[in-house]
Amino acid sequence: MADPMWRQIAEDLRLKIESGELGGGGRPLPSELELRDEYHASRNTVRDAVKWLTTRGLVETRPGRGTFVVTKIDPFVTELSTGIGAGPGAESSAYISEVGIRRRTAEVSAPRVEIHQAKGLVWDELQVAEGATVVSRHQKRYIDGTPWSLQTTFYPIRLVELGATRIIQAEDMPDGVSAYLEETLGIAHAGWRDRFTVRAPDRAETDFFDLPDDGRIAVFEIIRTGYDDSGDPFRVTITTYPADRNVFVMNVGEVPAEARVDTPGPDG
Amino acid sequence: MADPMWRQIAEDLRLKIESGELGGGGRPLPSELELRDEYHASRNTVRDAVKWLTTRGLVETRPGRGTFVVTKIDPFVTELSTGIGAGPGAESSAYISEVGIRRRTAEVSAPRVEIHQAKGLVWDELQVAEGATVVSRHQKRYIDGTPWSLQTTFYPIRLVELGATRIIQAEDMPDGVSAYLEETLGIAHAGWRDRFTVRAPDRAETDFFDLPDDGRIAVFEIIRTGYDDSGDPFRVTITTYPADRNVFVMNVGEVPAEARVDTPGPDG
DNA sequence: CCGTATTTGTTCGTATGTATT
DNA sequence: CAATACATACGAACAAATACG
Repeated sequence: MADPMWRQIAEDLRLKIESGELGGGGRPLPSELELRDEYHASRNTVRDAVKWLTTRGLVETRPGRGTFVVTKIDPFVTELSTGIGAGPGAESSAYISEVGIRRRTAEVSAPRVEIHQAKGLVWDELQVAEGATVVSRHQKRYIDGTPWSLQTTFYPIRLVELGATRIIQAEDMPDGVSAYLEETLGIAHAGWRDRFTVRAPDRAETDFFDLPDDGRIAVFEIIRTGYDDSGDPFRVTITTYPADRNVFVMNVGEVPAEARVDTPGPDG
Repeated sequence: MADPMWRQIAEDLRLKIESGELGGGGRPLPSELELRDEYHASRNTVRDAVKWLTTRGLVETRPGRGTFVVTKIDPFVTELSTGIGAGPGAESSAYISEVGIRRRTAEVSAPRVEIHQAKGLVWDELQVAEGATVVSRHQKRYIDGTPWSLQTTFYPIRLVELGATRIIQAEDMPDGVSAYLEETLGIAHAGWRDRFTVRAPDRAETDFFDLPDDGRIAVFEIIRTGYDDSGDPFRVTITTYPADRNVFVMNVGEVPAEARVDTPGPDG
């Protein structure tokens, strides 16, 4: 059986968009009423077609304005370290070096510090008793003023009891909490495990990153568990990035310097 | 202003689904006509609500059957190596060890070998002349019989001319092409760069992974560029995985063995 | 195998609200 | 304020897929 009419219209629009026949130069697509006449369909049918293009991320509609082709933005390139030498990531100043594209300015909000009872993933990763007290430090991170990532780190309260009292203060620690823990308690950050997933954004992420309500743009989630030299976990960091504007780069072994954080060209 | 009615219905359904009140035990949600009566709305409005849940991946609808809650499948866990010692990944036999969850069987299709003219990304990465000849080896990879990933590797034709003639044969190379290149031409795989992105699936991926047509499930794309000990690139591998059923793990430094490829518990 | 009831999919028409120009 | 464009909501009819007796 042939595709439904809305699908055929969507396909036709897609081709005309990709060829530049429609929507070029920031001009809107024809209005729904114009498309209705052009395709001899009802307005609801052309709306179904446009809706499909919207879900695919090709266009976006604005009330009172029209339907516009989405121009893909230049992605943020983040380099993931693959060795202890590079450091597991400081809280603010050092993470800037993770951002590959220079000429961009990174900012970090003051941390929001909270006390929780460990459960679920955090409990599982930190290997504390269920319901044990943990400290979380939550930060919003920006590049060039646009929301870039949300980050929350969980520490067992034990670290505070042992004397690392600054982690329950709502002040940014530019050199990183890990460096502070090593200075104060002698905890060496011997290794970490990163876990990468992609999932639909929750409400907080949708709001912060200004993602569409329909959840079509996923978030990239990196869960980093840090271990000391006894093999015991002492922190869990969960960082989320909008998947539509982030690229991650990992270099292993000898990689020529000039290629390390290059931006990809068009697909081939 | 209050949320539109379809949004409120969707939210109510979401809560009832997550509490288990609806859709438990493989039972379908109430039919559209039942929901229409329950919420005193039109059928189209409840369809809008269900459509939103569908886009969020919470439910799926089947013609003639009903609307069913989507049960999230156990993800495939792939460990990414962070050192040359672990090896950059062989073509078939060795990659099985990448898959963290044991008791799963991995299969690989015979490679489809093609000759192309380099352009776009491949040209950019391999640093050959534009339009230069490259060889591609494309494989479909399965775990437990379900489609797991699509992989294409590009090599400059120069390698074949130098004597590595087996890479243009459509036979699987269980020990990996890299090992073969080292044996045959003495090319040492000194390092590589991985680039991670998330994007909407193309038609081939939608078909192979059996993803929904609306593009709501993204694919995870890893572009690996391999360099020899002179710092020259000699291969580009593009691997895509469906984002809804894959997790990637990277261990850096000293990480306790028992935690290396663990599956995450429920979120907290 | 056939026919019927059920359920979702498609398409149309219409009216009204809201945002922008 | 008026015109334009998209958003929401309702009602209706038929098609297609599925389940069941």
